[in-house]
Amino acid sequence: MRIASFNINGIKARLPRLLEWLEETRPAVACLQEIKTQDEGFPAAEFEKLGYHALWHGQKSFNGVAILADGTAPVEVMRGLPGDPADEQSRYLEAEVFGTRIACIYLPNGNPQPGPKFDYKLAWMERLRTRMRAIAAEEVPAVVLGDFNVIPHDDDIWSPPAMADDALMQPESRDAWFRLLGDGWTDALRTCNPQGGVWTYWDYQAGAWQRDHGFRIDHALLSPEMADRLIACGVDKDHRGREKASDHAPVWTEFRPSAA
DNA sequence: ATGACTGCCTCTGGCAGA
Repeated sequence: MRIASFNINGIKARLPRLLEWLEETRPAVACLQEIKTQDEGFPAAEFEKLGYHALWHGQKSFNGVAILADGTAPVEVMRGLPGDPADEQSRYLEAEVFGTRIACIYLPNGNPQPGPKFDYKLAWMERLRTRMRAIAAEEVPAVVLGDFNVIPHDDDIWSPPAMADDALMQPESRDAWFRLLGDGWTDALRTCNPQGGVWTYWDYQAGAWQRDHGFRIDHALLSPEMADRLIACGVDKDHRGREKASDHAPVWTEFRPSAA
């Protein structure tokens, strides 16, 4: 069973590329971030044509997340991250799919730092930790995946000094990330590539793609049972090099069936 | 180097992204 994540940077602009990716890689579950559309504009019919059923949590212009499932309807568990009633940004969607709890997240960028956007990021990460601890307490097989906007290690970026002052790799951002791991979640891509050097994002600017100036910010965190069932994972890097590509590449994880 | 590119909604320029 393949579970994938793709920050598509605008579902309207990216639809042909997105449909192409689904057809080529056919994930059982696909989590999307930055759909950048209101709920009414979500092209559900296009996914139905390919056999995918969807849940989505949109917002005008910015943010927005969705969960697609191959041949079955994801059952909604939660829409929006708890812990701040004033937070109206669409960054969290949780569902039950194929006997697995799936949380699709678009974690705040946090730039510039320091400042209110960075404070929002750190507060969001603590709220996420609270929610993930609740999921863990349910002891269900679970995958929390999406754009975390955190570069966890120095070998997760082509040049640490290039982004030293960026919110994505501040000690506070990394500390919050490692607190999640400390609660028993496994960084799937790190497990598959412990040596680092794997990127999921390349900026549109300054020839970053051509120079391979990338970094890793799209992640999949696995509950203990899902970590045991992990077979392989990777990045669909070639999709970043296509016409009208997103600035992120899709990431994917592959699991053996449950023993139960 | 106050840069670079892209998407969105549109006060077609300003904001956001990372």
